[in-house]
Order: sequence, then structure tokens, then C-alpha cells
Amino acid sequence: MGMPLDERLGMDLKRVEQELMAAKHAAVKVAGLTVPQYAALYVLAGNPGMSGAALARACVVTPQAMTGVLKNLEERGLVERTPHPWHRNVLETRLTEKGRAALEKADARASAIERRVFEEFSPEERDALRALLARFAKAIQAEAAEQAAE
Amino acid sequence: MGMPLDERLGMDLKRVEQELMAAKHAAVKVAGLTVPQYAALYVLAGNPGMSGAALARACVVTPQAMTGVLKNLEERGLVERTPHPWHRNVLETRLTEKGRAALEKADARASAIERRVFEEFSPEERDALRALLARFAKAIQAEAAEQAAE
DNA sequence: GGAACGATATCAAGACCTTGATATTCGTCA
DNA sequence: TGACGAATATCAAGGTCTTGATATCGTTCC
Repeated sequence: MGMPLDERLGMDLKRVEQELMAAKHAAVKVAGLTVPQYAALYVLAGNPGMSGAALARACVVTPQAMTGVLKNLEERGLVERTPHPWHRNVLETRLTEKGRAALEKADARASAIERRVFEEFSPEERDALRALLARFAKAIQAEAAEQAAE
Repeated sequence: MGMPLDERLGMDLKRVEQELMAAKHAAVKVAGLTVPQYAALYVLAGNPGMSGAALARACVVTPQAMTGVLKNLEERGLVERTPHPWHRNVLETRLTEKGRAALEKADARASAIERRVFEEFSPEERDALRALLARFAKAIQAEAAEQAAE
């Protein structure tokens, strides 16, 4: 079969990403949020009135996935959605007070994780890691493009 | 609020991991498999008769998640599960011919992605990337442990 | 022998992501 | 004006992952 498992750099990547998600999950759980919900609220806090589609792009998920997340947030009163005055087709989404409170509670712990990671590395190491990851992504895209062309 | 988004190394990590998953998803799709299904079949090919729980540990998911994956694979005739002669509680799982064919078809493309990534880096760079990722994980765990203790 | 523990397997509920398909609205261009 | 394309929002189906709760079987210890 293909490559041995322990040579697959994707395994290392996946494992760290899973650790990160698990830690963040536990962190935002105390505020009653999931990681995608936290991400949506975070972006929303900096961009009040954003459309669901724009939010989906910012969070790197599909609009359908964001619809589900927003549905849950709205049902629980953490965001409110009102029709846009001009574009009758878009719903402007904003944090409620309750939503802001949940975000702040979750962010205290969630951003502590990112800060801890940030401080683990020197500026040079951060640049090196980012550069390596960028090449990682470039290699994936190159192969994906070739396979798509077949 | 917490840290600015573009300082969060977790964002870089997540993005690359998403690219990898998307590419693998497209790669194994031609064989009618999903990524978790491919992973399960791959491990199974090297360990015939493995139990579902052991398979779950190897794939780094919960036993419940693996139950769902195996259920789908069994319904489509890609694996077969037979009771263990002694331990009546475990189900030995094996690839069928159909399962092996699907795995080989999927692996041709999926391992090409890993190979492309592998070849993108020199041995020194691979070591450097692995070391940085290991420290990344260590920092996450350290912070998670502190938060759990609160 | 019998109780306790550990491992296995699975059901159920809740949340998320994906693709595919649909309805509505806005803007543009002929 | 009318058609067409782009963007928005959502429903539906299929698959996965999580936690929580159960039931069964094996082994171990008293």
C-alpha cells in the first residue's frame, strides 16, 4: 500500500489540530458554546451586521454550515437577525448582550490557549513554522490540482 | 477581546489541515469512500481481525465514532465482522475483496498527496516541522492542564 | 463461588460539515 | 422592459464526532 503511516506528515498535522480543537472545545464549553459558535461570535463582534454568507467566508465554512450555527445561536438568544433595509434578501446579524457575555467568557480561556502557543515560540520560530505550513499547503494544492485535471 | 486573528497560529494550522482534508476527501471520493472510512480500511488492511475498539484507538477517534464508520462499511459490503471465538464480546473485522479493491483505488490518490507533501521538504525541514509541531502540542496540553485544574 | 473491574459494542441525542437543489432578490445588460 | 447571472438564505440527505448511558463478556481478586 501507499506510504507508511509514520512518514505521513499529515498525521502529525492532524494530531496537533485535534489537540487544539479538543482544548478549545473544553475551554469554550464553560460558556455553553461550541468552537464554531465561538468563532462566529468572535467575527461578529468585530463586524456587526455582517451577512451569514460573509460570516461563512470569514470562518472558512460553507454558507449551509453557517446557517446551522446561526440557527442554534439565534434560538438561544445569543444573536439576533434582522432583514437588511435595502437588500431584502440578506439578514443582518448582531450579537445580543447575552451573546457578548458568552463570547467574553469563552474568549478568556480560548485566547489563553492561543497566547500560550504564541509564547512558546520565538518570533523567528513563528515565522519558520508559518513558512513551513505555507509550503505544506502549497504542496497539497499542487497535487489536488493535478488530480482534479485527470 | 483576546488575540488578533492573524497572530493566532492555530488559524494557520487549521487552514492547512482543512486543505489536507478537502484534498483527501476529493481523492478518496472516486473510490466511494470518505476519509474516515479510508483510514479505517487502511489500518484494517495491515491488521486483519482487529477489534473495533482497537481500530478506534489507531484512528484516534472514539469507539462510538468507529461504530458508525464500521456500520456504513459493513452495510456496503466492504468489511465483514464475525464474532471472536473466545471473546464472545468482540467482533473481528476484516476487509472483503470489495473493500480491498476500494482501498487500493483510494490509496493510489490519497498517498500521492502525502508523498507530494513529503517530497516538498528536505529531511532537515521535515525534522524541523515535526519538532515545531510537537512543541505546539506541548503548549496546548500545558494550557489545557492548567485550565482543567481551575 | 461471587463481586468488582476493565474492555467491548452499541443506542441515543446534539452539533457540525458536505454536496445538491431550490427560492428569492439585486444588478446588469441587451 | 425583460432576461440572465451573482449573491443570499435555506431545506434535505448522508456522514462524522462528541458525550452520556447501557448491556455483555472476561479476568481478577477476595
